[in-house]
Amino acid sequence: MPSDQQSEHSDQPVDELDAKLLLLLTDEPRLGVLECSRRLGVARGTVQARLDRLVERGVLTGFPPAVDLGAMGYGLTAFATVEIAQGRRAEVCEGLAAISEVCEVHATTGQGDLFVRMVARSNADLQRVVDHIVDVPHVRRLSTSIALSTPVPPRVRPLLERVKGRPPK
Amino acid sequence: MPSDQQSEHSDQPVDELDAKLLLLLTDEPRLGVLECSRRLGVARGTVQARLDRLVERGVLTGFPPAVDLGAMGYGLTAFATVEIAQGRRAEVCEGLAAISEVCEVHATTGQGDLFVRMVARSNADLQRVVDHIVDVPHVRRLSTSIALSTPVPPRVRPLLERVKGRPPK
DNA sequence: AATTCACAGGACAATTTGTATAGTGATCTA
DNA sequence: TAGATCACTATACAAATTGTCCTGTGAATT
Repeated sequence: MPSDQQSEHSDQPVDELDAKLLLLLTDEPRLGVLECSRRLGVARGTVQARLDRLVERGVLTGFPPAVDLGAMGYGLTAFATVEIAQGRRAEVCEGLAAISEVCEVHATTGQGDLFVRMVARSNADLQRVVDHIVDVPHVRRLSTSIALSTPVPPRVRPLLERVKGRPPK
Repeated sequence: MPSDQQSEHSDQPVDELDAKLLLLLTDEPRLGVLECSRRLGVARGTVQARLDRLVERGVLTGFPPAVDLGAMGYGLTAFATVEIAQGRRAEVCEGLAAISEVCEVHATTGQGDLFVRMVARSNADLQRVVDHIVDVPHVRRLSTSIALSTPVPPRVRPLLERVKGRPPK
């Protein structure tokens, strides 16, 4: 028997209405609860309840402002694979986190390596950032590659759209 | 009374007040214009104008709902480096975009390769997704690694915070 | 010196939100 | 099978917020 669960059966974390709501908000995030209810053809209370539950379940974590770093002057995005000294991940991550231009770090399988996404204002600036990373203690090797384009920008949409296809009985 | 005085160089896409506003919204994205103006100690019209200008300049692109894929059942995140046949990038990207689990694709320097971020429900599911990718025409080689943890989740904060420090050098 | 800008501060109507309450059908439970 | 729940519709109302428009004041630009 699995661990704790309030209603382990039927309930998938997100049903079709939830998905529709999330898709609607994806397209027009500033919509209010009332407007959402109108668009979805349900009562306002329902939308309110759904939203609350999505937040409760941790599915919807918020509505952070999407800032275009390019428009802010950081026109370059680069990825780096970082090889580090065994057992020093925490320290290295701390060092990386201290670098403003480091926008994301993942620990990945492979050889206990880290994967880093960073931005820079120019090639020269990227050089500086890379040097900064290399200077982080316990960083052994750094392999950088620059993003030339982003054919598929970060998205969740398809996953949400697929929920629609679920047996709405 | 202390008024603003550093707007002479309209070159900077984001000034300190803009950054503060974005940071505030980063922390509490559902705040309304009025509440923002109170927190920042400026007039409501100012906040409204700033927000409009940020959108105009393309810095603020919206407030998309942040969906936690983990909470939705996609507990696995993986990255893949994809080697493709010369000159087939567009086709391959199209094929990748058609896979729901593919959440992001970048074309990178290196060897005209692609970098892919994807999610899956389980290891078995990941296998399926990977197979799917390999099946995309013109995909030559695929090197996958799983994200074990995310020491630094996607962030913009440090870059915004730095704006506060006035024209650096 | 004149003009333009960004911002503070205020005013007003229309809309939205926060919160309740009642009614209905479907599902779960003892 | 008779309750008890649960999710949703439909309403209601006060309080708060939004969309606009205006005035006045410094500071920067011309």
